[in-house]
Amino acid sequence: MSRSSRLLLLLQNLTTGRRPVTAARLAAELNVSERTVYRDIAELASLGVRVDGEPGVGYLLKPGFFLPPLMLTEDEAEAVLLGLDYVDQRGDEVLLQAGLNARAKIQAVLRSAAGSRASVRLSSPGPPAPPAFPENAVPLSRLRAAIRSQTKLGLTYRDAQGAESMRTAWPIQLAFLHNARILIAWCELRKDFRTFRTDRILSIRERERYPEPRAALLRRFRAEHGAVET
Amino acid sequence: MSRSSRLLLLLQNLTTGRRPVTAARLAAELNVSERTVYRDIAELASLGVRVDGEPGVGYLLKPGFFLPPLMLTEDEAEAVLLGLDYVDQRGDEVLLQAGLNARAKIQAVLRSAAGSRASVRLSSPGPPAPPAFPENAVPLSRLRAAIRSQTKLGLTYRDAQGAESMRTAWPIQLAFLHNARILIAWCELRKDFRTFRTDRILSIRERERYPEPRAALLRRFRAEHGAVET
DNA sequence: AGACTCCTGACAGAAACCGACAGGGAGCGA
DNA sequence: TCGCTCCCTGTCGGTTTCTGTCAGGAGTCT
Repeated sequence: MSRSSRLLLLLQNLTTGRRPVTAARLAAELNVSERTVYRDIAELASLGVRVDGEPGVGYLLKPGFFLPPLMLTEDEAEAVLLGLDYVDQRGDEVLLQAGLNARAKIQAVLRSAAGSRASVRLSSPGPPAPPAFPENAVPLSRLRAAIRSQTKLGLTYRDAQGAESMRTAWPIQLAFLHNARILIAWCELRKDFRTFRTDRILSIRERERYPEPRAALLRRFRAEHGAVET
Repeated sequence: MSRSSRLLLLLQNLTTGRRPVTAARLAAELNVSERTVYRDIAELASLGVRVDGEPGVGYLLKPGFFLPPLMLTEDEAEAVLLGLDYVDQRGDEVLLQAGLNARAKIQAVLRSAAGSRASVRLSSPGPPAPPAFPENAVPLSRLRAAIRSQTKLGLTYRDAQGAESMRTAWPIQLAFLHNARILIAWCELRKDFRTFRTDRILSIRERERYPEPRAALLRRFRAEHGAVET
């Protein structure tokens, strides 16, 4: 028996039972030594399976590896799929790919769910506005990483009048408009929120982590500026 | 990267697309030689995955799934939630409510998976374009019902020049643009597809069911008119 | 016919797998 | 406190598997 098939069996063994299973029992089940079971459990964990091992008890699977059935009504499914259509029109490569994968996963669970029959799409997003977005000098993935890690950015920007400027800003979110992508950030100089079209960002430099939690900054931004100006 | 994780990735790659994938493409994706992809495919097959490989075409997964889909990744969750944000901006009452419910269900699943650490949103849809959509004389729900039941509509329409007209049309889909809602339909008179702004539809009258399946009409529409004109 | 593509076999170095053995530590009941 | 059950980790060495490369064969599409 190949290792992968054993891992699969192991996963299924853990998935089926809701009672903890001991490594010894699994070892007997799979015809391998106990040591190997430990190694296999570690391998599963490295694959993203959240398996909880307690001394004196055994192994128990925590939810979070598989996508649970997700009972969506017809309208709800339509809303989700329509939303993903919009993302297809406006998202960058990362979001596009993620949207594709998410769509596949959600449609899979919808199909499996009893009662919700796959129906032909009722709504569509309409025509995509621009065929292509302006090039970014700085890839969005780098901005995304900075947002995720709450990293201050020293950024060089060319504004609508063509004037270049440098400043330090705390990036908090990316906005995907129909014709542009915009970085929302707290500007240290102005002590206020500013928005930057990503295609006008000439270069960035990652600095240290900013202290205020991003969630708090976002709340403040939304409270002060209801909307994002282009 | 361990073999098992590669097999998992491979499986997801196959699950995602409905178009055949070549071994060469998979090899590039997984950073592995083509030969290894063949071996891995064979391994998956031996595990029970029903994968169909056709010379000159590529690999395609046969319907019926092997494993339930995996939990949404961070990016995928972001894509879905961002999509629902767009729906919030453009959808009608029905879609809005459905979007709200869908969001709640999906976030419940995500919370159970992420184990407390719900990450702050990385992207936003930008500002909503118009504060309100023009009134519809005919409620969208009635149009939706007609689309669902494939019911021919006798509709009175006032075009952009203000001229009123009557015609029989087969409604197939609603498009939710940033500034308008549009009914896509097959026009019996013109024997072609036509689009109607819902706010210019003065009245409708439900008639009998139209024969051609809506899915087929939609395919034809998408093939002929790549996009929806306003 | 020619371009693609799936598929198989063989080889050899590299990598991993696996059982055996030895311990450590957490929790629980007596 | 002791004993027990289990999870967990480390090491060793023989064995197996894995993987890229090379060399073909055969089916499908344009």
